Amino acid sequence: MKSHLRDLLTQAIEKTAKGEELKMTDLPPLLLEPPKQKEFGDLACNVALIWAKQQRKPPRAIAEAILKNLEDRDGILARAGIAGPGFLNFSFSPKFYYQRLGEFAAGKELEPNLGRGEKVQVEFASVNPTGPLHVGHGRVAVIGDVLARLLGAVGFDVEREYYVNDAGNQMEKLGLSLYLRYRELYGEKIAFPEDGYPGEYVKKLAADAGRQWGEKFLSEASDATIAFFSQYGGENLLAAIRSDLSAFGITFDSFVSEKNLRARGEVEETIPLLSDRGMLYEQEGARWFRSTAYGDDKDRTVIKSNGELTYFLSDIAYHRNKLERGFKKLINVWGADHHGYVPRLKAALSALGYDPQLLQVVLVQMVHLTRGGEPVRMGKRQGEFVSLREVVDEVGADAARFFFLMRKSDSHLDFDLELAKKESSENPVFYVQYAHARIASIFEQARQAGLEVDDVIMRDIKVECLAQPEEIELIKRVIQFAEVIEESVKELEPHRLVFYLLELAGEFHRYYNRFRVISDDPALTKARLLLVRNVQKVIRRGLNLLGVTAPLKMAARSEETMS
RNA sequence: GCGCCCGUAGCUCAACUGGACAGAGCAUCAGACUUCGGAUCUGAGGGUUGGGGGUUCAAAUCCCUCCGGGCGCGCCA
Repeated sequence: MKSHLRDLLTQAIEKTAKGEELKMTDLPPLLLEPPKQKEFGDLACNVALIWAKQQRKPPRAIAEAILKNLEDRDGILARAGIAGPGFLNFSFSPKFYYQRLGEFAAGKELEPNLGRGEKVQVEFASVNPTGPLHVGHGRVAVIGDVLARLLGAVGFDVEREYYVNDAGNQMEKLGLSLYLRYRELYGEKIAFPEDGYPGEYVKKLAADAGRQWGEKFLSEASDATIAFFSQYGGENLLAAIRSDLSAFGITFDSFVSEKNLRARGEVEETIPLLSDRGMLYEQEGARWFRSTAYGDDKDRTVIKSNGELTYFLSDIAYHRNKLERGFKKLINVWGADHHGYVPRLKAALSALGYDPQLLQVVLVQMVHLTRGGEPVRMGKRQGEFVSLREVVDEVGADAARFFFLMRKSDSHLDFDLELAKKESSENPVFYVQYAHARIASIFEQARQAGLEVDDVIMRDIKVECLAQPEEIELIKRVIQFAEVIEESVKELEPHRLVFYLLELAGEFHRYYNRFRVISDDPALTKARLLLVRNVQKVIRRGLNLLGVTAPLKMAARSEETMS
């Protein structure tokens, strides 16, 4: 939509520049956007206002000159005018919309090709395998998942990766916690450490270990035993995490283990790389990375005075490893509580000679669970968060995903469990799914009336029959899909797609209530079937990109879907 | 104390990154099918965009300041 007008306008501006001897070089990129008020048309452009300042001419005069030079040979515009301080306002002709709808119906790609096969990586979830996923992790995971889906849809070669922190102190603490619970099984009174993992799942795992190995480890309280329990716990918990995610529709292309990274020596390799560039120094027996040289608040330790490597060093090595694999873009999806971590990692990339812009970090704020408006208490002290699994079991994967995506990621999310379960118009996910199912139902009706609905997409459709303003609006909304996807990807903001789908569904429901698709007029019926078929197509595609099912029937959580 | 994020209708949030009279949903009130699914639709009320200053043709958006909320600031992970 924008691109068609942009071409016309660019030509007009070039011509104007020649005629008026204005300097093209000062011209900012053309901004076209739908005005808030409908009276101003479909798209507005502020170029005259911006240009005016640099050229020291009145904006309206410039706007007039541009308009005079506008040649709409194909008649795509119905109206072009000047308003207010010098905005150029444009409305497309119905003919233009009919053509776009025709392209759509003929199977034109729904998404623009922005990626052109470029390799990008999305790393997300990456939760330490020291416990089950909670709701906050679920939001991070879904946002990462949908970003990956969106990037793939616009032609990037996407890899989805999970980084497993399976080395270091936390794993040791897990191992120790498990081992202590294990000894407890056999009647021993233990003093559970303050910084251990207190969750019930630890006891459960310990009990499993007891069943499997009996008293074997009771007499062997060695480091090797702790290490064994660490590994045992880590593997089991990672498996549980993967199974929770998979029940939530989320899978990965690769898992990168920190332990392996260390074993391969990649972590230590980064030390000379940094020190050769003068980015490391010694202080009080430890080695520090000069991250302040690249804007971080303070320098960061990479090797502790006891010789242990920090997680930060592993992370540097890991991100170097990513870039060496040839990704042109790295996207990390993190909980917002890690935001302080971004500058040091970018600093490290800079220090290694990479462009820090290659890395984009999407921060995801936390989730407040409520039930009918009342907050759901989470006893953080007992280490008992509400798990992702519980939420998905209660409200279903579709609703949970949709709700997690309904807000901009850097704002807090209120998630009401009661609302998510409701099967009514209050529940946004049902509202959108219902629009899809309703269209399916129209086609079922048409089929029963003996109409050849399978051919409706291609043959002998008089789109000009769609003369109602509501129909033009609906076409407009449908073809806007590509732009919404583009914005969602560019800004890495999947919530834009969610809002779009809600609007499209709303527009369809209103249309449905006002007009009958199937009528006595065969030509009109066909044209309207074509229109709603394409509404349905876009809704289905949009829901799929969100990982939400598009049901053909809404009856009692139907499993029936179109893929 | 320092840094980052947030503050928009009673509630939950949008606003295409500086554009024209700030928009939705929920809630409230009043309405709509003997025909395609009422899980829907129509209408009404509701705002000094936390306060104050500034930048400019134009500010919810950018800058300063204050208020309020969240998070982060370790040789933790």
